[in-house]
Amino acid sequence: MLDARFVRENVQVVRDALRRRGYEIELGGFVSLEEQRRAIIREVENLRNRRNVVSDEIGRLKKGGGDASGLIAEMKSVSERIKALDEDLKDVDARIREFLLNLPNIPHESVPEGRDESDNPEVRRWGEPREFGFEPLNHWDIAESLDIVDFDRASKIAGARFSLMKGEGARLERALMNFMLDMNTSKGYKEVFPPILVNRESMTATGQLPKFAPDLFRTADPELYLIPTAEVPVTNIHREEILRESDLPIYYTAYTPCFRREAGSYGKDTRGLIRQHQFNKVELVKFVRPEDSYDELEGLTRDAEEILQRLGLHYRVVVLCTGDLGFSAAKTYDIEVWLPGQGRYREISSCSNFEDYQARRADIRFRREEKKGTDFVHTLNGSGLAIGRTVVAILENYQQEDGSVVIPEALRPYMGVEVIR
RNA sequence: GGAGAGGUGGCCGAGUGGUUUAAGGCGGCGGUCUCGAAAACCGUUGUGGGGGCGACUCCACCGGGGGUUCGAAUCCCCCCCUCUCCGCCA
Repeated sequence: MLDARFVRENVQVVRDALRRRGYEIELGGFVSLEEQRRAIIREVENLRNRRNVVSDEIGRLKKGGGDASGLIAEMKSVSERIKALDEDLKDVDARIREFLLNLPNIPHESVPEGRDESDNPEVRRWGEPREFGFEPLNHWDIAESLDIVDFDRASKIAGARFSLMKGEGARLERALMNFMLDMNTSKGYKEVFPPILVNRESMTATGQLPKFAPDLFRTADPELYLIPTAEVPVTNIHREEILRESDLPIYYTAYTPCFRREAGSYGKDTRGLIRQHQFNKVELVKFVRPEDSYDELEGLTRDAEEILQRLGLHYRVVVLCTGDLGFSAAKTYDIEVWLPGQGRYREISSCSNFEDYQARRADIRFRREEKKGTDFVHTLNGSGLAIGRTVVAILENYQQEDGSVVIPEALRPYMGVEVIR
């Protein structure tokens, strides 16, 4: 969420910034709500001050045996007026908050201008696409012939966009989870295993609610939400906390299943493991000082890239343009792995700096050593990595002409086998 | 699911209708003393918001939300969370 005072005082700046992302937003109504809010506060606080002073007076009068009935009558009407103003204030506050919750973050100045995915500039690439002496297969053909993923039975059990991993497939999923967590913890990320059902407050804090409710799975009673990413519970670890400057930066890594409705993506990636309602992911989350957050974004992205490097998977890094940037993010790098079966790069990690946008919604602050008051932290997160898509990448990049799949060197201690055949 | 106990400032802990503008202690910070330190003593100590150029001033916050009252940390109602016991359960 953006700072109300900042928006009010920089209407032009905010409108232009949001236009760069493709949002046309009228801010006049907001500014007048803010004026209303302050007018109500001025009046109600004056009345409260009067009530405090007079109530004290009434107490003294009564103690001394005096007559306070006139003052009591006056205060009765003052209290009624306060009550009415409080109602108005609550209403105005709610409207202000709703407006702000639906405003996206402002892109960082280094984010390139663009309309959509096709305008995302490539920043760098690592490795080379492997040369095949045969026609490489799609991962779902590889997986089904090796009998390590069963899509038909998964759809019997749960429906479309679910998968049943079997044998070495299930083992591969588990091996990747452990490999990634071990790499991340060795770099100083603290491993956590959070709840995967969360409450509405947590979903609001990271920006999924209220705007993206249709993308989420929700339980009926009690009302809880299945997390679409570990970003949600892990960022909420420090919701409504004031951290010490010396605690920062804080790094977490978490493995969780993730759940997404994928509403509006009918017909996209209907085959295979790319787009599932349930998938596994290892996430990286950082809480940092504002002045460090862009260096920390570079570091976070490199940490995610290193996992692909250790797995020997060719990839490229793109920076999301203004039109493709996620709602809460100020800047995002996507890491796209090369998939020879599809002949294209696919997103396998998305690393973002949210600046203070989530911290303000979640009320995560820190106290500086040499300064009074508090500042909002900056939050960042990125996949390190999406496990299902890593399985896809390994199957497609390490396939052999005979249909077997070689296990990357770094993963063998976790897999126990060198080849799936 | 049932019964009970509890939730007060960074921490501990008093406070059951009006000098509590939340006692007292611990911790933190500053100072006095000291060669230096400890001890002792003195002072200070949160968050958010409104108004003012400013010294400053006002309002709110005792788990959350309602209510009673001129006035609520304190009384009433609902909810959340923690702990103990019982039941159930991986």
